[in-house]
Amino acid sequence: MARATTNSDAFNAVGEPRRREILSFLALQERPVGEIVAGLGLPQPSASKHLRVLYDVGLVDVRREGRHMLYRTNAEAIKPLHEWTSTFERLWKHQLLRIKERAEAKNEVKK
Amino acid sequence: MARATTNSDAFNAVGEPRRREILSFLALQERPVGEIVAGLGLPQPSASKHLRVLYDVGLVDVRREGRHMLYRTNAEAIKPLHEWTSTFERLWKHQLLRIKERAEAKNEVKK
DNA sequence: TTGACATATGCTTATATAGGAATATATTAA
DNA sequence: TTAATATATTCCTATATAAGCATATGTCAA
Repeated sequence: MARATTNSDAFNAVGEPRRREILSFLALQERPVGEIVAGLGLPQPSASKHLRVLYDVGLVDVRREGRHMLYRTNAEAIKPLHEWTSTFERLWKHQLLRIKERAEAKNEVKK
Repeated sequence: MARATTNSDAFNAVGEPRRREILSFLALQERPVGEIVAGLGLPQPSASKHLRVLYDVGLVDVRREGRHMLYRTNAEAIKPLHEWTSTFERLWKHQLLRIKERAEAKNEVKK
């Protein structure tokens, strides 16, 4: 079988590169589908489908304005992903530190 | 077609819940496959396959010790995901701030 | 070498997708 | 109401997977 469906798991939804682009594109401003299509250069049906997935997992909000649907990234929904990756932050800092220390140790020898 | 393959895109690889569990499990210590199997309660072949995907994208390192393969999370490979989510951090803080402000405004009225 | 233990791979199956093309739905303007 | 614009949905297809089971590979001990 497969993993949790894209429209039930934010991690999975974000696994699609196009959707990450959309989220970045909609981060600062709400925008109608047409602008997303033009801005990211993807077919309109494709945009609508990705937006649907993002909406289902709560990664974007929508409101209608006339015949336009204005989408916008819901940053709060990204927070859990950020928190999960943060649990590893201490570790990569340690790793980088050790690499740096080794590099400096080498320099000492050279001197 | 489908998105970028799981063993070429860390975002996609992490879209699988079991793999996230494995990464957390291997964050602090390297461990042999057997412990992962026992610790997370998944079939051995399944563990090996997930580890393979994680290894392909660089999310884990391995070294052999006798007949054991010792896997360990490579935290640095998670850094890009963390950085991507960080670009939204300012936004959700603003959102939360506004929510808080509205809540406080209401309280003022009540007083 | 043989057997036991640890892990990886191969094969099959069911399912989730993503893309493409066509079409449906909704909303506004004439 | 009708035409035009904006977006969503449906149908079809190719493909990536993940799971389950069986089996291969590798390593150590006797």
